Amino acid sequence: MRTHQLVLQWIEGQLSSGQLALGGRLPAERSLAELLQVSRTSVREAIRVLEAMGVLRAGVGSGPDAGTVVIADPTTALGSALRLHVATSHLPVKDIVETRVLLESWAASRARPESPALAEAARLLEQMDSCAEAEAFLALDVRFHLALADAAGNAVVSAMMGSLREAIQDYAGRLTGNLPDWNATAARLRAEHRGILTAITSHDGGQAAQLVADHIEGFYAEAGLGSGGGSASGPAGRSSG
Amino acid sequence: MRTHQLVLQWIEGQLSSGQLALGGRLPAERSLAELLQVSRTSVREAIRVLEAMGVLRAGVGSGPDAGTVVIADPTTALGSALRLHVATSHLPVKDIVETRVLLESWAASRARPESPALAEAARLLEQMDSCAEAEAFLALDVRFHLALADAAGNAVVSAMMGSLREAIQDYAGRLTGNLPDWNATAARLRAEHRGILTAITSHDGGQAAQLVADHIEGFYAEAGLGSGGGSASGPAGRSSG
DNA sequence: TTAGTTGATGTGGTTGGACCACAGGCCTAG
DNA sequence: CTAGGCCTGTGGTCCAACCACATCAACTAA
Repeated sequence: MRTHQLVLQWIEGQLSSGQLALGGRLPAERSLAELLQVSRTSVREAIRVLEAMGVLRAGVGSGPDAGTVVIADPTTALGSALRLHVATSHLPVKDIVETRVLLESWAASRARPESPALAEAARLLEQMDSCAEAEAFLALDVRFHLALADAAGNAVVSAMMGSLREAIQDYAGRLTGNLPDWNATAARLRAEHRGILTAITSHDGGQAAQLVADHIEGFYAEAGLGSGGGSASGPAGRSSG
Repeated sequence: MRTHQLVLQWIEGQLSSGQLALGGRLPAERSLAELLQVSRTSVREAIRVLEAMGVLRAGVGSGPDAGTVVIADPTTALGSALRLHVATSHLPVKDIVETRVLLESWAASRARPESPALAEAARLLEQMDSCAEAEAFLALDVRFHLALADAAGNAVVSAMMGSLREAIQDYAGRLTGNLPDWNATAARLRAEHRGILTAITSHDGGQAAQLVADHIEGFYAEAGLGSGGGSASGPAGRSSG
């Protein structure tokens, strides 16, 4: 057992047992090193790992913002991991997109019309109406889709959606350059977004799922990916009637 | 920009540009430190992070197995991250199970009968027939479900399935103790597994998805989780007809 | 000649100490 | 009462050294 893993186990134990909760502060690195009878280096390596996983946040200085505190940001962890494995060509972009369609269409079919996240999505939609630049539009588009995922009320799906999006963000950005007519595309995306929201508020989950699948795959098809043929939503799509 | 992040960027760049591929060896820590003009400590912190993400593997000694080499194990990264966030109570077990049902039923609906992974699943099924102990049975069960996910041919879904499984492995193991009659449960699980395989080889993806959803939710319901009401497979289940 | 031993070499693993930058709180001089 | 500087504690970085380990080459003894 390597030393830093001992520290990892200790911290995970503190989290599991509830002695260290969200927002709580870890002992100072030097204190923790002495407490666990290891070097500060090993403590720092463990903290680095947990920081990369979105469990801790280290802040210098004094005061309430300083020290190493517990946070909860599963998206960054999953996103970084996915991005790196995409870099090693172990995870094809095609599979990323396919999985995104699967998760997001499920989320759309499950989204509760009364969810605050859905209201947020509607708000974002209005902002997109008065947004001409592609870059700002796409930024709002990301937030819209994340809000849509949140509306399903499943934290794991939300986190995975966010991480998938992050993993291929650069890729999607480059694809935008392939579009022949951005204004036309933007208009179509706007209409499709409205259709999705309408289906959800009409309690037609199947229709919403189908629209989401078409929406995502249509974008990538137009921009030139070629998502691999066939609807990734699979049975979810067929159920919409 | 913190120093170890510089090292992270450099390594990620090497991966993206293909100068560092799967199985390739990173320069020695001391050499890399000198190359990037940083301390060995910072290099090590970066390596630790990538190691936790399943991108690198560090080995002491000399020879082909030694040094820091590039691997591709997205499952550990996602699994560790999910497990930790479950520990902080930020990701409910209910959502984990729900997401697993979603992914696995989709995988079942997409599994290709001629896939090698499916043959592996069938092989595991035979082994489970001659397996009395609960622990060994569950170990085979895990591998069976992972093989099922692999048969869909989506690396991202496979990785996520594995990580979800890892994140709640301890939890599921504890649940097993709640079962009133293990032998009866094992017999039922065996029958359900066979039904799933049959549906896939019969090219009835919808049926396979439905059976998988029932299989997983049935287990957790019997063991006492209470998966939160309703089929998580949502539209996927309804499509089986 | 061959088999076994032994040392050199290079790898990651770990440690202690030192110094820096930063941010808040305290104390003193005005 | 205020403004400035000092004190303290935090993480951030670096260095030098040592250890454990695994391989390989040279050497030695049969």
